[in-house]
Amino acid sequence: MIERIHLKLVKAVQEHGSLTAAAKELFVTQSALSHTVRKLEDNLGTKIWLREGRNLRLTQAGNYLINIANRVLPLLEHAEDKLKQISHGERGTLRIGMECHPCYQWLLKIVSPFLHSWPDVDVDVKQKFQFGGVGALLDYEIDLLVTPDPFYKAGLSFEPVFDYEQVLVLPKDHTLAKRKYLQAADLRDLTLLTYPVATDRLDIYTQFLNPAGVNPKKHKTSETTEIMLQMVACNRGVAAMPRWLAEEYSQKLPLSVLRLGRAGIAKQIFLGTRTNDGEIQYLDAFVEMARNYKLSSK
Amino acid sequence: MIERIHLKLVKAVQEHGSLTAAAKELFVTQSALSHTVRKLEDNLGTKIWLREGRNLRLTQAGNYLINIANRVLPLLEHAEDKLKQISHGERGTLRIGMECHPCYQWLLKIVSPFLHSWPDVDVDVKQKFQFGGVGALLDYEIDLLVTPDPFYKAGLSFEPVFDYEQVLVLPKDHTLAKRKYLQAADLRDLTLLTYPVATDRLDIYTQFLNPAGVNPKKHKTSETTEIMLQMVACNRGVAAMPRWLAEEYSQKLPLSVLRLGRAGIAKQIFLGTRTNDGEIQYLDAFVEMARNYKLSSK
DNA sequence: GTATCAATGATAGAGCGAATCCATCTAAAG
DNA sequence: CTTTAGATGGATTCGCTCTATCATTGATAC
Repeated sequence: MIERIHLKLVKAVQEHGSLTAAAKELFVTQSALSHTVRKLEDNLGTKIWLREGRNLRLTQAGNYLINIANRVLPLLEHAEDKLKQISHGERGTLRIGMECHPCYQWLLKIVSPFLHSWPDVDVDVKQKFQFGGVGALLDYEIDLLVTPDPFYKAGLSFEPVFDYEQVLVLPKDHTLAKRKYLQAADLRDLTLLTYPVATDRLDIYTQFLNPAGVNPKKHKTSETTEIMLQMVACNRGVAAMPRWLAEEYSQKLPLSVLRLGRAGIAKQIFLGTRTNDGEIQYLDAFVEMARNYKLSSK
Repeated sequence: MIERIHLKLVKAVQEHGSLTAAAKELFVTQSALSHTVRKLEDNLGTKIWLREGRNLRLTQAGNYLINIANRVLPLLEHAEDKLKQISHGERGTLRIGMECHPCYQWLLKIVSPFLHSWPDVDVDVKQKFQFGGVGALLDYEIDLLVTPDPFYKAGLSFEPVFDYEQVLVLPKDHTLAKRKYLQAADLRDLTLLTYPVATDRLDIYTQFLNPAGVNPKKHKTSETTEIMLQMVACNRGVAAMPRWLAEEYSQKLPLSVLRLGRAGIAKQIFLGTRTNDGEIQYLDAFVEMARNYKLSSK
């Protein structure tokens, strides 16, 4: 009943003093406004203006309408601005899913410059998914998946953005620390520290221990890399993680880093997106920044 | 661009889950909504929903629209409610102008029950007018004028609502207090206390002193009745006011009340309104209540 | 005063465009 | 295979806006 045009009309008359002037402002004829006013007044059952000669004087109802106009119109105009930004991919929330515990450190290095380049885009990071990272991506819970395990599927695209080697971290003075590389059997007498995820998602099991049919003496878990490595430094066990991460910490803690197997375990981080999100500029930009970071860090 | 119907549409789809259900809610066909959605999405340049089979999933833009809808729609609906009340004369602000200082006491006795009967009507009392009370009425500064001096003019109507006698108040033990009535000459040796208005608007001058060519010994003013009568009680002067008001105070203060002249000064309070405000129910109601109060107090 | 002119709002009628409807199609889910 | 939901095309109708004109008012000059 009260439409946007009515609010604009009331406001324009208020600002320009007459129907005729308001008509010019709104790019219609005075006649159109006159008709519109009459219809609105009929609908509301009350005059909006008192006609006094060539003057219009606001009634109480008119005054009330002005108030509404001043509250509603800016809201709508602002909304249109924002929606335009969203449509141009300049604004929104980039929801990132993480399926790779240690990648968090790496992610932070991309997120921070990204937030600077895209001040109108928020970043949200999620780590728990009921139906896995790919499910979350397909269900639009997230817009970007950071994972070491690409799962090619129609509608999704994965791109490797970071190569790294999965290594074992042990205390600096450990007897094994002088070796060139480790063999699976070496872990038989060690306590293994990992992030708290199923063993079939831990590369050290799937690519190293399981093939050799070896189990560590003990398996403990820790949520955080920091604590995990503190424990390693204190001789409470060994941990597997990306080399770049291990080497970062080994500057602060007494740690040694060893290759897993003669050839080492090569890994990649992939970024997964929905293919039909192609027009979201900030998403492309994020992937691009991740790609470039890989290059610059080599 | 974003119209009310769009907000209602988005909200209805949100609440009912599908375009078809929303169409039923909005009393249009599914086809109409489908067309509307397409046009809106084209205009905004962004999808509002992602079509997934027969499901609609809100996009970020859609989510934003829902927020806007939840803020704007209630505002508009509430506004329509209020405007309907205003159009029925059930809501508004009754702006009362006072041209008669002592009438304030009388007015309060009407206003208080009025506010109870009309909980959605506010009352505003003004006492200063650049172009007089009648001017304020004509200029829509006020809706009701309380005055002892009706000024009949096209577009205005005045109705007497209260008869009273203007009397003189003196200290209880004053030598003149035993008289039946006063003559103008009696005031020659007295200090006269009045409200701070021009003497040609004071009945004691226009109807009593001036005709006899008499002036009081001294003339002082006071804004408030209370203070004025305290001064009278303390022998600092005498004051003219309505008999009913004087008698109310003479129960608390040692005061005498005397007629002015043998016949006394008869006065009336009038309520002035604009004739074309006839359809404002609460205005009529107020005048009616004032009329009844006169009767009940006799 | 009064005659005239400019400016504003109201109104009638015509025309056109947009919103809606109906019918039908396509796709997905059970 | 049926049911259900959304998309689409074309016809129709409704209503908005326009043009043209009138009425009223306020200003100005005589």
